[in-house]
This record gives sequence, structure tokens and C-alpha cells, in this order.
Amino acid sequence: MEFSTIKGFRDILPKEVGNWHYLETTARTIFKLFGFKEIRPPLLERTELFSRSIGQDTDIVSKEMYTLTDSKGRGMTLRPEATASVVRAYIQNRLYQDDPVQKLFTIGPMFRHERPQKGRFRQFHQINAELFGDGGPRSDADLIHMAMHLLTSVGLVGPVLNLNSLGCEKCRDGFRKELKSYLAQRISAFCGDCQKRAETNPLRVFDCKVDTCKEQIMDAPSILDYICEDCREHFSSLQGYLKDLGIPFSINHRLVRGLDYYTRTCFEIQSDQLGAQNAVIGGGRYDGLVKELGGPDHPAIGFAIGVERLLTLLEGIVDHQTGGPDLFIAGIGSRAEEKVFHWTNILRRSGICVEMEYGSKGLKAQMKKADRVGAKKVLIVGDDELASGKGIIRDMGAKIQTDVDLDKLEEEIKRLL
RNA sequence: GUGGGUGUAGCUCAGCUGGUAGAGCACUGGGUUGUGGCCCCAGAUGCCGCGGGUUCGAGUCCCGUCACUCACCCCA
Repeated sequence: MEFSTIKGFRDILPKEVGNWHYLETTARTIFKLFGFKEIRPPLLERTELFSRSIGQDTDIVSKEMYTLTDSKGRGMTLRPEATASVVRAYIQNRLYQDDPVQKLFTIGPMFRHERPQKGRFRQFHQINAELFGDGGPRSDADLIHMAMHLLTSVGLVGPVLNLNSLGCEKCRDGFRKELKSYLAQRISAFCGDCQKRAETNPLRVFDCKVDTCKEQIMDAPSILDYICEDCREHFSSLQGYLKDLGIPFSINHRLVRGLDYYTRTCFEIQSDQLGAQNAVIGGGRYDGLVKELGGPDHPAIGFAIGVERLLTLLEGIVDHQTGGPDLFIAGIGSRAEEKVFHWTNILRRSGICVEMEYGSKGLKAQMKKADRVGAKKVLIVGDDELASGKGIIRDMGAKIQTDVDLDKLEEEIKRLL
């Protein structure tokens, strides 16, 4: 029986891994620049951590989590997102003791049991950044700036930043009531999905693609008209800082996020080349979450980058392949083959990347292999070379061959590379 | 969970109205008894997703099933 990966899970193959490294190292460099430190929480957490933070009624918690039960009957869940774990770690390890302001990032796999499609997998990867302990608009701008800077640094063209404010716990509920009653008055005009949404998550109606719903929602109250003075002030300061940094954005008062913990600023960075899953980065402020999970009343804001989505956007823009060896050693005849094996491994110890043919093959086949693996130079050794003590070095690009002293191979190779 | 599309060689795919399989790329060997990329020649590789049905005969038609994929929902 031949096995294959289960639905929604996939192998990241050697030819792709170069781009993954490129993205990860670029992210690490930029995070360092902005003062973010790496944290690596475990992949498995108590189920309640996610249901409490993401929200019991969200799609993620109600139907998408990989949950199992341990021997004592406790629920454990493969993380569907990273924020809850990072918040847990911030609280559990009292990271706020040194300084309430903590800037953290983490990179790794997430798990959600959804139907896979373009840009969506059951195991997928996110790069997360979270900024704790500051509730002011400068930290919003700082974080959004970092996200945009990362995208442009990595070579992405034309990302679009969408911005909205969801209000705080004080003004948010007022708007929900207002919107619910608006929807209730004309409930029959909406599609079946929206009729359900009107009850469970009224803000979602703004996102509906059905034309009649779009028309009906046109005159609906806008959240930006309902947020309180503090939230309004926060939102407009943020816009000022973004303008100051030259970051273009568009206000989208329909932008809503499907996780319950968001407050005030929420944002999404989109691309039109991703099909239906057009968000490459999503994030927002979650001022109540640290307290909700048993920590101090510290505000926070964060974002998540969809790694697979970003990499598909970078196809054709970046192509980082792991490079070939510095040297390929080709031996002709059994005496030479033994020496090739020895030299190959000795040279590797001194930091030179060397490749060879394990079996016995003709020179033509070995040259072909040297070419295929991308060797920069080939050392050719046969009986004649062993007798004279002079090997042949062929430069594969320039097609020039020179002699090297086999007794002083290491120095000679280092000189040539 | 619901809908559409697609399953033929390692990969990308062709196969007309039914007559038990083909191309390109890749791979191996040779042309060069010790020199890669280009060219030429040769070779290996398929339960045509799986099961059933119709038929003298099914990759092709019908039914079922599974997988992949795109979309809805929702999200990164």
C-alpha cells in the first residue's frame, strides 16, 4: 500500500524550501529591526484556551478545531491560531514583569479542519507578531508599518491595506443592537445566509456577495458613526501616523473579523491574485484578551501572515534555490574512486561543500551529474592523475581546465574557490 | 456540510462517432574505449483512480465510489 498525505496536509518539497527560508529570514531580520523577540509556544494547548479567547460561537471553535482527549479526560487542541498561545505565555511567564511592553513574534504551523481550497490548508503556516502593554495609536501604526515593510521587503507588489475600527467594549455593543434592529426591519429582503448572520454575527452581513444584500446594506448604520469619542480619536490618530509614514490605506467600514477578541483597530492586507482567499495578512487590536485569560489588564495588538498565501503571491517574483556544491570530484577506476571518497569527506570537514558519485560510473555520467547538481568546479582524477600527482580542475561555467597538486588538495581548492 | 470541474507514464497532457495506449519534458545507455549543457539514436516505465454494468469488445458509454481541485461558509 502506498501512503499519501491526508487531506489538507502537504509536503514542503526541497525545491520550495529555499523560498520558505528566504521569507523566514527576511521576517526575522525585520522583526529584529522593530524590536520583536521570538517566542515558541507548543502546538498543543488546553481546548479552553482557544474557546475562551477566539469565542465559543465562532466557526473556528465550533467546527474547525483538531481536538483530542488525554487519559484524564481533558480536552487538548492543536492550535488553530497563535495569538491565544502567545497571550497565555505572556501571562504564565510574567513577561510583563520586566516591562509591560513586550514585542513578540512566532513562526509555525496552525491547524483548522476546513475544506481545503486555493490558499487554504488544514495545516498551514503563519508568521505572527504581537505587541503587548501599549494601547496607544502609535503601537498600531508601528505594527502595521512593520507588516507593510515586510511585504515590500520580500518583493510583493501592490498589497492593499484595509482599515477599520470595531470600537471598544463600551461602544461596540451599542452598534450591534442598532445594526440588529436595522436588519430585523427588512429581514425578508436578505438571503438565507444573511438571515442567520443577522442573529449570530450581524457584522458579517456587510461581507455578503449577494447583490440584493449589498443593496439592502448600503444604508445600514456604519460602525464608524457609532464608536465613542476615545475610539474615534484613536482611529484618526492612527491614520495620521500612517500618512506620516507614507503608507497608503483605505477605510473599509465593512471590514469585520471572525474572531471575537478584536477591539478597535482591525486591518487586513489583501491581494487580488489569491482567488477567494484574498487576505495575506490579518490582524487587529485585542485590548480585553489578556485580562480575559487571567492576566493583568494590558492592551495588545497583533497580526498574522499567511505564509502559503504570501509564497503563492511571490511565485515568479522570487526564486531562491539551495545552491549546488562548490566542488564535484569525479573518479575513474577503482583506485581513484577510493581516493574520491576520502577526499570528498576530508574537504567537507574544512567547510567546502563537495559532492561525488557513490557508485561506479563512467566519466561522462559523472560530469552529467556534476552539471545537474550545479557544481561550480569538478576535480577529475584517474590512473594518470594518480601517477603524476596532478589532478584536473574543470570550471563548469568557463569550461577551463587547470592542474592541481593532489598532495596539497585542500589549499589548492580553497585558493580556487 | 453544500455545489461545479478533473482523475491516462515520475511531471504536463493528447487519445475523433467504442476496436485492449501515445507525445513532450525528465530518466538510463550509446554516438565521444577519460569530459556536462546543444544535437542525433536507442531503451525502461502504465491493473487508463477503484468497483460494477452495457457490449463480441470499454481509456472512451452508464451507475456507484474514492481522491484531487475550485467555489460557498469562514479565515491567514
